[in-house]
Amino acid sequence: MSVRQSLLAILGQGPCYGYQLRAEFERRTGSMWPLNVGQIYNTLDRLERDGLVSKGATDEHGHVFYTITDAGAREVLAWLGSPVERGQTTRDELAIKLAVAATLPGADIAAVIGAQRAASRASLDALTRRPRLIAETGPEALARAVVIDAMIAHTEADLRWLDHTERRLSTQPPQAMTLAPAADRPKRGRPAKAPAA
Amino acid sequence: MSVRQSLLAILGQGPCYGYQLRAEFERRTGSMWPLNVGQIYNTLDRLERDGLVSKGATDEHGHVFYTITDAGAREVLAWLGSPVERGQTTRDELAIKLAVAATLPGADIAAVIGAQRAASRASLDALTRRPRLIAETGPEALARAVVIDAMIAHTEADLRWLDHTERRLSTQPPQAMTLAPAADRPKRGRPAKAPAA
DNA sequence: CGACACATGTAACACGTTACATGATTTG
DNA sequence: CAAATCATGTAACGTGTTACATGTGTCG
Repeated sequence: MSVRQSLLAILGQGPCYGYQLRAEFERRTGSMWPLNVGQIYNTLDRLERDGLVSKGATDEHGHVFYTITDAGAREVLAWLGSPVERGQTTRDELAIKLAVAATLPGADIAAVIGAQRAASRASLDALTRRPRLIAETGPEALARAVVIDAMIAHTEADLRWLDHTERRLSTQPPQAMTLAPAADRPKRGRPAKAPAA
Repeated sequence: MSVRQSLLAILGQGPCYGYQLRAEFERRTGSMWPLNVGQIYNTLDRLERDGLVSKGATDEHGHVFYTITDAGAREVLAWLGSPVERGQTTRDELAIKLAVAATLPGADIAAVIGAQRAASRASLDALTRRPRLIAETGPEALARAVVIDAMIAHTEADLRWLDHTERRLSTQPPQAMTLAPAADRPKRGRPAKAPAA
């Protein structure tokens, strides 16, 4: 939802046309995530469908301006006022992968962790090296710094978690899970309540 | 892609039917992310369409078993061998939100950060408190511990980043970005190259 | 019997992403 | 003129997610 909400928030500052929105989005996020232009028009259509923006008249230059509606402005306020929920809702791709891989008898968990660590370290290196190369000042540099900090923080978290998990898996037995035997699930209907121990 | 790949990897251990796959997935991920049953059949259809699994015969109990194909097994190996790429490709919802919010003149950035910090702290609390309450042993407990560790690590990373960003924003002026003035973009065609300084 | 869980499946939708078509305009 | 860029839009697809329909078998 971040693209959708971001575009809506930008429109909260005043009417914009498609190409302009892309430029504004990239400027404000430090140009770290390029945004395909097509997605802008796509998203604008959906925002209009939901009554959050309205398609305005065409400029003398042919620019099609969109304007935020009252409902849209309310939506922006709600977005800014409510936190991003992570964890319960959002699935962590890496955590799922490692958790599943750890249960596969055929898989070499150490190799998986090793490959991931190498990749994460490389990312971290690139992240910490890049910012100093370019002379940065001004508002766009600030946005980029904030975003890069987030990437660094999460990559470091990944690395720490990889180490921790590797230790944990070597301490506790890998306990490769096999498929539950067919004898345990022959029924189709309501299962028998487990007998008291 | 994590659900799709996980189901495929589980099928790599032997033929399974839909409901069983859900149980296996939840068992292996510590039951942290409930998986709607409908999505299983959905995903199985797509995997079959892509030639990674094949729909087998029906059981005596009416269970429809799916079997991984050679191409599917190769896919699993490729998945396990290649790292999860974060950063360049994946958009960070929270980072985008804060970066954009920081450029909105009307928004109270301190309030946004404050609300997020409170929510993240609450998540962290719930995460660190929960595991000790339940007596945990066995293979499923290990999976859950690994996943919870990942959540903790990322939540801590978020909190550190929030602090860091708050400091950075109070040091450097917020520099609220206004929309680029219309005078700067009247042309439709190829823009004039910026004159040398 | 009624409630509940097991089990399969369908249909729709959400957001994100990309490829493509089309045209205007300016630079070299 | 040709290439590049600005600009709008369409169409398709990907995964994930949910709601719903349908039926079976078991437990109380």
